[in-house]
Amino acid sequence: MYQSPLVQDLHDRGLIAQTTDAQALDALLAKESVTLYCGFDPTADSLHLGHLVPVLVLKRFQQAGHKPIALVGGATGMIGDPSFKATERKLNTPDVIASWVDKIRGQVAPFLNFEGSNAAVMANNYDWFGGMGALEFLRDIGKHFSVNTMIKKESVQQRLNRDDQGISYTEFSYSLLQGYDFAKLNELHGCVLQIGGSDQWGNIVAGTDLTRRLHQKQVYGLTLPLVTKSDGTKFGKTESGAIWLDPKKTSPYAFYQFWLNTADADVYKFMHYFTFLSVAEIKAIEEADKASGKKPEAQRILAEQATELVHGKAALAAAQRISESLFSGSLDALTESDLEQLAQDGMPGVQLEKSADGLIDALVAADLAKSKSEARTFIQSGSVTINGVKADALDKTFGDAERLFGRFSVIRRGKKNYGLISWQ
RNA sequence: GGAGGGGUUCCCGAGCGGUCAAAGGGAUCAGACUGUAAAUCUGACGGCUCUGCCUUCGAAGGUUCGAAUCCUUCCCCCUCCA
Repeated sequence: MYQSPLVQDLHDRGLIAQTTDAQALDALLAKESVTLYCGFDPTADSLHLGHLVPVLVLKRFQQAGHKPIALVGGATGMIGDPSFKATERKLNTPDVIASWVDKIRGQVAPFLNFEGSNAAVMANNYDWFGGMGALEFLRDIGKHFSVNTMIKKESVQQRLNRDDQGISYTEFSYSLLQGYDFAKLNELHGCVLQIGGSDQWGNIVAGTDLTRRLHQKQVYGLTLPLVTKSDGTKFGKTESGAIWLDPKKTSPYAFYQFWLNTADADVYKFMHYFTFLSVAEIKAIEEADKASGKKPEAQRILAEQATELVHGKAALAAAQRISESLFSGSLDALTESDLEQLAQDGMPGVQLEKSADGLIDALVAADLAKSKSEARTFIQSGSVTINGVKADALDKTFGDAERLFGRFSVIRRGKKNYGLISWQ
């Protein structure tokens, strides 16, 4: 039992991995509105599903009346966090990182409210590291860290122990930067809590220690569990790679489908992590599913909730429209304007010239096969259909019979990979 | 700087002059079964103008009829010593 309803809810959702001084933090959060932060390093041009849990937890804190700071790591992104990473990373150029910082700011912002008494704040640690000299860093920050302690951290152990990998001084210094971020945000904004994934524990503790040493202030850390799947495979990946939050990199349709395909063993856990449905509501859904003895409803609900959270109502509606058309098994029922709508809604597909009528090339063009060889394999294994009709001849071509309304062909590879061809 | 060890196809990891597009495992994909599940079974897993040809075993040269395998130089990583 916790004093703070927020902490209670986070606990019930399974969202708390570790905390520093749990009782004191609980009491503080119950007593007053606090300022907290979470950092996001620009390691790509978009956030992915793994980042969504902390983003949503920031939102949960804000809904509970606390003040969130989203820190984008313009400086730390230039160094590379070694925590639990098996290998040293290659450095990206400063201008690439700067452009990624902008994109990630834009992605985090919609989840937070920048108005009111607990308005969110956007920060960039390049603001304080960009102009810092090496001597200042070593004297004012480095002096507070013990290398003896740093090398004992589990997050760098595999880099220290493995006989074929090492760690550069650059990456080893990473936790000093993140530690200083916390101290700086405490100084600038009175920030007293840092949240992050459980892999961030070492960096967060570096921050609480440094803040105490520099400012004699007690601050707290809270980590969120790593999202894992029951079958042991990595969460948030599909054949085409990571699930991104950027709709240009992962369409709302693909995003919706990702959630729809969640395993039964994981779906209720994910609802706790990725939706704002209450613990009681989720429990009710789980019990109803168990009682029904039929296909569970949870996947659909999770997909709806998560897609709306990230992409909004309109994109959710589009994703559902596409999904229903494709998986209802009645392509014949689609009208010409339905098909136009699907193309507009972001159904994956390509435009092809009518003269390029070979099926093999079309599969490659529609990104349903990586190469012509792969396309042949798919066709020969009977996994390709055109408008719902199996196409198992290697020399199959598109004629007028395969063009709905003379303009569209829907090709499917495997059970659930679709492409819409618009003929020019 | 010195002495050793190592860089193999998405990952791990065998191969150490021809029978190697390269064992085995993992991941992935497809088929059957199903709920657009899970589990299981089967198959595929460098590319192409596909009974053959082309490209790949850190990079560039070389030896050889023939190299991932041998030699030279270079790049990178690890360990120990300084």
